[in-house]
Amino acid sequence: MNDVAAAAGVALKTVSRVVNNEPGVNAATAERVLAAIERLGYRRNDSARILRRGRTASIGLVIEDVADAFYSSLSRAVEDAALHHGYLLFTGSSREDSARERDLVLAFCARRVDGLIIVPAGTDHGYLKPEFDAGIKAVFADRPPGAGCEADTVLCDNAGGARAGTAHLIAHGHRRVAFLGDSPGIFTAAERLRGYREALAAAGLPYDEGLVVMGPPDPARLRAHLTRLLAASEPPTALFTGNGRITVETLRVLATLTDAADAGPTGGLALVGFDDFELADLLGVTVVAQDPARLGRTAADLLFMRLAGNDEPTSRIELATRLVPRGSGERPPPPRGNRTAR
Amino acid sequence: MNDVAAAAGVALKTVSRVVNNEPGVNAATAERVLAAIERLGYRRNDSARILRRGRTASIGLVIEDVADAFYSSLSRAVEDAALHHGYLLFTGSSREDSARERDLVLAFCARRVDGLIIVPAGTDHGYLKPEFDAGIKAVFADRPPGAGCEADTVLCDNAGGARAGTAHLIAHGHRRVAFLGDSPGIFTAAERLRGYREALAAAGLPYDEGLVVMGPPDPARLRAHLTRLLAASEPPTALFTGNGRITVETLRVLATLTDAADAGPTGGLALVGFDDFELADLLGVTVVAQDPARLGRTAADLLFMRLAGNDEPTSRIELATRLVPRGSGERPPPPRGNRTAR
DNA sequence: CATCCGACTGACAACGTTGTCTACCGGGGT
DNA sequence: ACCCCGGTAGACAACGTTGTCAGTCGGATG
Repeated sequence: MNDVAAAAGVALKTVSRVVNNEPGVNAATAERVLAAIERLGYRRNDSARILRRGRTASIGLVIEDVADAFYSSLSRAVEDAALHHGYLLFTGSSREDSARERDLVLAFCARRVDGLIIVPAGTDHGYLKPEFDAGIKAVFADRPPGAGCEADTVLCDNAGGARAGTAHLIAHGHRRVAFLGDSPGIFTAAERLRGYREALAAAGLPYDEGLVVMGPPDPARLRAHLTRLLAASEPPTALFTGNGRITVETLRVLATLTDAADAGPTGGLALVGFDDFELADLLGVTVVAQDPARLGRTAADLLFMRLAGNDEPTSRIELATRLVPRGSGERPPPPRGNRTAR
Repeated sequence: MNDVAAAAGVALKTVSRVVNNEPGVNAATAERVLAAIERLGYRRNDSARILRRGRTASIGLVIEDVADAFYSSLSRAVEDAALHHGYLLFTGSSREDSARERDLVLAFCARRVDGLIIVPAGTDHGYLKPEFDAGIKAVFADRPPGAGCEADTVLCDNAGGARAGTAHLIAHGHRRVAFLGDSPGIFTAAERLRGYREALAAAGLPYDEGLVVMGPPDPARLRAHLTRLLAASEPPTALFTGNGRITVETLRVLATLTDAADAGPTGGLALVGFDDFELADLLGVTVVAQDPARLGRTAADLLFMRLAGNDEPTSRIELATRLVPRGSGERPPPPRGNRTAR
């Protein structure tokens, strides 16, 4: 900027005014300055600008994994909102690691982002205290913050969705419905399990721990568990899968586990999955759909409201889910006599 | 930092030394400083640090759309590399809009990122000249930069992959293979079309413009084109689809267009798609697979080499593709007599 | 002619760091 | 007694902006 000023024969401040389109600069002078800028290939240094102004016009987004369809669609929605407000976006994946979540958040804060959208991996957010004191705004998405951390939160109705999905299977005659969920330490997984249990209870069915599998969606693990489940003396006639990854991996396992002659990709078993996924329509898989884009949009809206100065008490929004019947969830159990024939 | 210095009764510089783990600070003094930092909830301001030091330890990534599986997996690979080198990552989606690409890149540059990885939407990268002069390093991924812009580039062997995929169909007896590609202005789309033509030529088959459809993967558009193609007097017996989105949409259209009784999700037509996609295995769709993660990793490696000071002449890397047969591409054409029976 | 006004321009400090250079202090070698 | 040295600490400038305030100048006003 100094060089530009020298080249144009004006003061530093005048260049600043031109660069920022501030009024009060003679058209001819501005012209000269612009020419100098062009000639020298000058670009404003936003680091200095940020330092001086105190606002960065950027926000940070911490998710679990960009490569996952759910989060990438959430990201896209946040990015759209950021673009719309003229903000730049930092992104980072926590890999379900709370230390990494913290490191990312603190790195973003050190860059003085104005706000954060966090899909928390950990359950302790005490480390955010100094940041909040410093005026940083944060919105939690998909999962709530740890105890003692007051912040806006946007969730899906996980329990409600799982309840509806399980009830759907029960309504189609199933009495032994297995639940395949992610690690119970994950908020959404625990909530969905809760919904599943509520649906069983509401139907007067017993909760059978033998029908419940919780853990990361590792193909080998899932295969072992499914094999065991289906070989049991009283195998489940229906599956409720707790997230998109698990649903997909389950479909894969079922495809190799059951005879190709079996009808449909679920090999005769009824199945409802939490999370919609690409091509579920073609495969005829009934799902409880969340709307990740809406989740991201809502979180971003909330954040930009805060950034605009709104300081109402924090809110906790729960977005509804939607049951999408596509065939796999409407399949009745096999006739009684066949029950153990597998 | 000033406050911390005052609170600890030391000079500014001493706090700086403690914060940066510089040697030459008495353990007791450091202790006092750390206590003050803790007490005041102090966090270093990276904007100021960046301004002073000149290096930002951050890179910018411009892709086409984070929500697309191909790019989100590329993103993830870049993010991993950035993490590994201790860099932060700015991300932005260009939406296939060259103006937006430029704005994003320039915004990142204004933030003084050290390097850029760009999936270009436009074909003119003259705007990068001043940035290059200022020392910013850039690597182009998936598509090359516009003419006159010298920079490292990592591509897939688009033409080779399309040639192999088309040849595969021809080898299985098809003589009328339709090509459904993205807009011809997109480098990868054009290259794939070229590969398709080369395969036809190599097999001595004529190039029939009536069998080629180029344009954005809009469901309605695709449906119209497919309907037209299949209703022709000499309809294609096989399809080559030019990217993941198009493959998926084509499958959808075929599912509704053909009788459910028809074998397989492609309704009797043979199909090979460019790009692998989730569940292609279950659907039995033969694809020419790219490896987006490897693309991202390679681009990042190249960039970090440059950032480390390597200034060899720029390189252009082409990654091989891999044909993955899964059934849809190995289906022979219907017997001659049936040709127009559809 | 003195005065004032508005349009334009510039000088200067400040944002929060870090690099450089200098200062102090106590101990060991000459 | 002198010097030097390593270990420690601080003063100060600089990074590139922008906000504040003060200045200049030509013309309109009283």
